[in-house]
Amino acid sequence: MHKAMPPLSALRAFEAAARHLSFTLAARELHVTPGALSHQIRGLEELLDVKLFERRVRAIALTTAGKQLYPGLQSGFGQIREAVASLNAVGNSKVLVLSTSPGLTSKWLVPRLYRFSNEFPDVDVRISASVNRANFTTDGIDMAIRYMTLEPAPDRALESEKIVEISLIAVCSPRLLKKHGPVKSAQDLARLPLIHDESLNPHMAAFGWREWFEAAGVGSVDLRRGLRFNSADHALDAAGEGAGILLAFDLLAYDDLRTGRLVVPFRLALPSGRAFHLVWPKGRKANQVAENFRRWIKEEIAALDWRRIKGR
Amino acid sequence: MHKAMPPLSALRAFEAAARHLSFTLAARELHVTPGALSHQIRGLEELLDVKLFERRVRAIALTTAGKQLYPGLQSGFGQIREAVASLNAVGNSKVLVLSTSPGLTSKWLVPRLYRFSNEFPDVDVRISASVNRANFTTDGIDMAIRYMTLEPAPDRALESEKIVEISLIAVCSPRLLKKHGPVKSAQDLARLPLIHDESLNPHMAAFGWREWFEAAGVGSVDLRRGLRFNSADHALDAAGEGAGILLAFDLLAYDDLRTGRLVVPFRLALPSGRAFHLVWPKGRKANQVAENFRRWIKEEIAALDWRRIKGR
DNA sequence: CCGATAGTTGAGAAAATCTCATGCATAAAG
DNA sequence: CTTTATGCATGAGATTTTCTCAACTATCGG
Repeated sequence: MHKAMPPLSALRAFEAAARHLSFTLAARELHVTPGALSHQIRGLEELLDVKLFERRVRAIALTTAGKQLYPGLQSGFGQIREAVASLNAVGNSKVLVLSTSPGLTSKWLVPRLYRFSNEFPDVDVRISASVNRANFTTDGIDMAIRYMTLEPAPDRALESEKIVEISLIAVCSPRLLKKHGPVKSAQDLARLPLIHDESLNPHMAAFGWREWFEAAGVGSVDLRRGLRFNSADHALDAAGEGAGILLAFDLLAYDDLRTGRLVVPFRLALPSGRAFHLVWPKGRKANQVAENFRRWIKEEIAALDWRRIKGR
Repeated sequence: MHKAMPPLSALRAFEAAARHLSFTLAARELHVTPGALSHQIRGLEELLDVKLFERRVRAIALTTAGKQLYPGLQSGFGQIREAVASLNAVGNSKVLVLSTSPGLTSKWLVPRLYRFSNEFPDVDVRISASVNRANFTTDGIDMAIRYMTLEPAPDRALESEKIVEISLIAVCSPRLLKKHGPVKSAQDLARLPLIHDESLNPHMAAFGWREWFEAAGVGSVDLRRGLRFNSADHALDAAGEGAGILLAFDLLAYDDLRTGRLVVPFRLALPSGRAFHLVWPKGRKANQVAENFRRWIKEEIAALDWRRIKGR
């Protein structure tokens, strides 16, 4: 007699672990602890009487049996997820769930979404603002805006399209300049209070004030001083209150620069080598709502007038 | 935000109920009570915020949403089951699981299986003898031998092949005839003790002694008398012990007739209008073991020599 | 050498699932 | 027409499954 079907939760645990080749990442995806996932996998192996993973230190690899089991499960669970997602999509009329960073959300996207809603009043756009990278498999996300290299390596599961390259510019409140006198050189900036936005470059060899001053030809600037924030919108708000000079993403400062709440004390835009990309899953059924959003956001980016801000 | 993925067990409950269009049958397949299944479905509907079934009295029908959700789940769960089954098949080397009735098993199949094992020594044939119709989806069955009409309606999920038509014949021990004198007519039989095998025709408008006597031109036979059994092998054993004349499936009586343990007192073979069919799931990967079994059982059927038994 | 990381494991807690019993509304049988 | 049978619904409590937590092991990286 064939063995009984194993528990579906164990099969799902296996599928996620096989896809990530990591118990830790799979556990995170399934919102359980690695201990729970480890138990599930071991239980599945006992039930099927076969090893599914080779355990190395701090890594796992699929065994032959695991490689044989995985594709059918991946496809099977994928179909189940698609079935549920497409029901939800229909059930919710037109909903677009977009994942992006809090800074981009509050400083650039939200002030513009009313134009998208005016053009598409029946579409419900829902922003999932998070510092963590959204997971398309489990988080119910339709699209994401991600800050990545100019030409990111192709992802087998995702399509992406660059929408705007990012440069770093120094911005401050005009009141700060009034108080401290005009800035004639980058060296002048080095003497003013600095604001550091540490959210710009999490977990990566990062651009910051050091690189900006070097590009401006100013050496030996003491960068230990100054306010530090770990969210871009708070940093920009502090700069707008006159707390100091902030090195910011040009896109995120755009609206404040347009309104005059912020100004560019020294015109040097340092290309970050990265851009915001719109990202969505491959194979996701063609979706008019998502198409409309893509077109709309590209139009919004194209409509930005940088000349009055950066002289270009 | 999209809703969270519902519990897999609830989705499986829905898929089974949608496939059967019955909570009761789905519950039986999943080895739970109908109450459990009802709870699962209702919970799923609340979570998805959509009705999946129209409840009628003693029947259910899929709603539009249910029809939309079902195909992806059916395919998804089907792939998961296939993935597990094919892993088990590999893991178990060559195993063939066959479901059939206890009578056919003990009176005809088991006495012959040694020839199959001799020809295919590495194949492990496992008989699941049950009076209930096996379920290919959940019972781990590779093939079944079922007693069905000569030309059964096509089943969308199953392939079938008729292997032997069945006739009803009267059989008894030669010792019975020695005790009661020779039988010259069917009328003579009507006076002898009868044995009824009530397993021949469960839940169906059935052939039995009444039809047999009518075909023999004998009316008004008192059929209330005689021993009654609800399993064919027990009935055949009782006949072999001289307990009476049994109306039996010719195939099931074959071996006892060949050995002389049973004889045919009056040669009238009444076609039952039904046959044993070999049945297996559509889409199941081509399986050499199953192919071998099909060929083998057809050869065994073809090799039966009915002339010495029925004069044909 | 020390801290970080990934997987393991057992015990107990929490959550999910199930059984059971009762009820309702027909459909079928007598 | 009445009675019985059947399928689904439901709440409460029991049972099972899944999970968390804490401690452990064995590397890897700084």
